[in-house]
Amino acid sequence: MARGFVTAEEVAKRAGVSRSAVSRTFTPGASVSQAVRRKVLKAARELGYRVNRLAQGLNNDRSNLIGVVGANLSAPFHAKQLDLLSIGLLRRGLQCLLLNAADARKDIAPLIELLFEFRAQAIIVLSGEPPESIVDQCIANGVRLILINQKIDRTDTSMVLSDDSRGADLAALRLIEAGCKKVAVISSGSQTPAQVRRTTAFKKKMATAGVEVVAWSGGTTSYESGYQAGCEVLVDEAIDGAFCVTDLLALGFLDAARTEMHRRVPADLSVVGFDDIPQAGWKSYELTTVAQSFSALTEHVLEALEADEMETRLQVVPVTMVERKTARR
Amino acid sequence: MARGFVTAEEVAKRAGVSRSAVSRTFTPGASVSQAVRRKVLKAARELGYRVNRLAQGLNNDRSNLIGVVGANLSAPFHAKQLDLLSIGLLRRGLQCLLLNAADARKDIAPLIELLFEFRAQAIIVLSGEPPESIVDQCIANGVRLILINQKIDRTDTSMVLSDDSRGADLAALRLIEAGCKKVAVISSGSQTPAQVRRTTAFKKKMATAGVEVVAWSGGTTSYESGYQAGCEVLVDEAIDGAFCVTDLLALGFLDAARTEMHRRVPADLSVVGFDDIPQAGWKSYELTTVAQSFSALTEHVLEALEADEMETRLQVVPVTMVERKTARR
DNA sequence: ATGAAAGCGCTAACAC
DNA sequence: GTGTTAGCGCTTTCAT
Repeated sequence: MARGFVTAEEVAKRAGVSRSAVSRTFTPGASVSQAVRRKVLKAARELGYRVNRLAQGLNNDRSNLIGVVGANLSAPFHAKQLDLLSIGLLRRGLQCLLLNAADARKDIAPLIELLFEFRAQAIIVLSGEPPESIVDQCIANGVRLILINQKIDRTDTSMVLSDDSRGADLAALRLIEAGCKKVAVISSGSQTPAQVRRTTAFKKKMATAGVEVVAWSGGTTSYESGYQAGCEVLVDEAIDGAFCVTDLLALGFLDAARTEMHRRVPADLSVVGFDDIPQAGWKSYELTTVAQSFSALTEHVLEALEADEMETRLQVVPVTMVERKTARR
Repeated sequence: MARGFVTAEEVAKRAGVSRSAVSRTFTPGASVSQAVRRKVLKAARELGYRVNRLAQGLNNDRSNLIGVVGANLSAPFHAKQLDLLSIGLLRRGLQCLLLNAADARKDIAPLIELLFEFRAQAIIVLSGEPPESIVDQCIANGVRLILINQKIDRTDTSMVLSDDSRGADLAALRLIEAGCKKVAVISSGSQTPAQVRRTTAFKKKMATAGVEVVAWSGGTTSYESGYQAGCEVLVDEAIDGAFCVTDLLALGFLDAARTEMHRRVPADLSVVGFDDIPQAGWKSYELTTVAQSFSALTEHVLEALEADEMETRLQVVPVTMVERKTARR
């Protein structure tokens, strides 16, 4: 639909110079005289000329496009991540080609292949696990692959992830400190690698501490699932603590605990979450939670993007406990 | 960075056919014999060939790229909108080039110009108001411009927006029905057109009903601003109703009302919001609010995208009142 | 149905 | 410093 766009040739004609003079004028480190440059700029302005980046990318082999694939983009965690990421990319002069998978489990591979067709220079995966074959194709084609909060067993792709097991340990410690005797771990039915890591680390820590833990898992990673978890898990009156592997789950769980299951938090029940999404700080919740550093995560992703060596990069970002009001002191 | 990508020429060589045969094989309605097609497909598979859409777009003048510019993408409303939109685009075979403005007020024009350089076929503006000159350039270049919840006085661009004034009327009516005598309208300091429309329509309706209204406005469109509004506005004990022009504001306002200003909702105070973001339905809030139909909004945007005539399109999407528990019955 | 050739808008290597 | 020329990977007449 470029119909209507002015070409460099037209500008050249109008300015009375050659096609290349125009090109040079718009190429940062080129040699053009002030006189020519001025003429070109004038003509370009009058005609409303814009460099065609697609054509530009065609011969210097750099599309400037960074593919971002994700799913469930309206979930606070992903939304926040995408927000930061897209700003960061833009700031570095990179464009973000966003592909939103309706279903993270299955739709991710075709999306990455689509990104190949657009010659994305790198691909950032926000959620979903790319199959081996796709990873192979990435390295074969020289496309950098960066996985967020996803760990796969390869030395040829970048991964940046929060320290899930450390976070789970912190959560466990905190619940122990709150004096809990029987706790629940709540995760969603989607069982993403990150959730699995958190769950198992938590169980392990609790086991060594001799605290009984019951695991619940089901539904999607949503407020609703958390709510449902609360309703089901808390019929057991003995439960006095819960670790929800995601804040969204925690918020739903909290609401179920308070409104449906009549627990006082943190008097009867201590709850800790994971992520520290904006809503966790809202007055109605004030959730004690393990914070992922969105900005650090983003920073490392951008770094991995720019690193010139496609070296092995497994960046583990530290997490911190943010103390609010849902765990007993 | 296409370094490593296989070209059609290599496939042709391997398949023992001409370059054009390869092209035809990958062009939907072209005439190739089954024999050739098979050979090409085989060679392509073995080599890992992918059509280069950038080059493809170069000569048939269609990039397949749809520019999406927005800001504040982690806000629930925008996140939801973007989520739906990106899925819809993908489903229609269009790619989404996302540009996130750090500041909606000022950064939007350069982003649109950048989109020109990528030869975006259309540009969807999620937030922020594009200056006249930019709009002119869009039409000059044959780039369709679609504004969401933004109304500008032009006949050559598509706009799809929720029926803000009708929504404000509904809110007013509801507050009157709740028996409010003195109400507040809360908006953010950013004063987006949508917020202004809602505020003025609300005031007008209340005026004709003879209900006193005090307006508060400040900060960004956020939970925090809503909270602050609550703290400041509710020192006036006479206020027994509030219309927050955005759910995010409403949620903050509610929390301030309940925790800080000791109001019972809806007994002492009725609150109604606007948008119906997911959090409005959470148990801790159960906000009575005017719902925008995200899906209808998205649907119309996609339609506007595909309409072959770049006719005037001002699509006003109906809103509905969703009754929950923050307005007195 | 198929190959040769021209061209999409641009950049870069090469002369001058 | 500047114009000429040759591509970048693809599609599309135009012959055959």
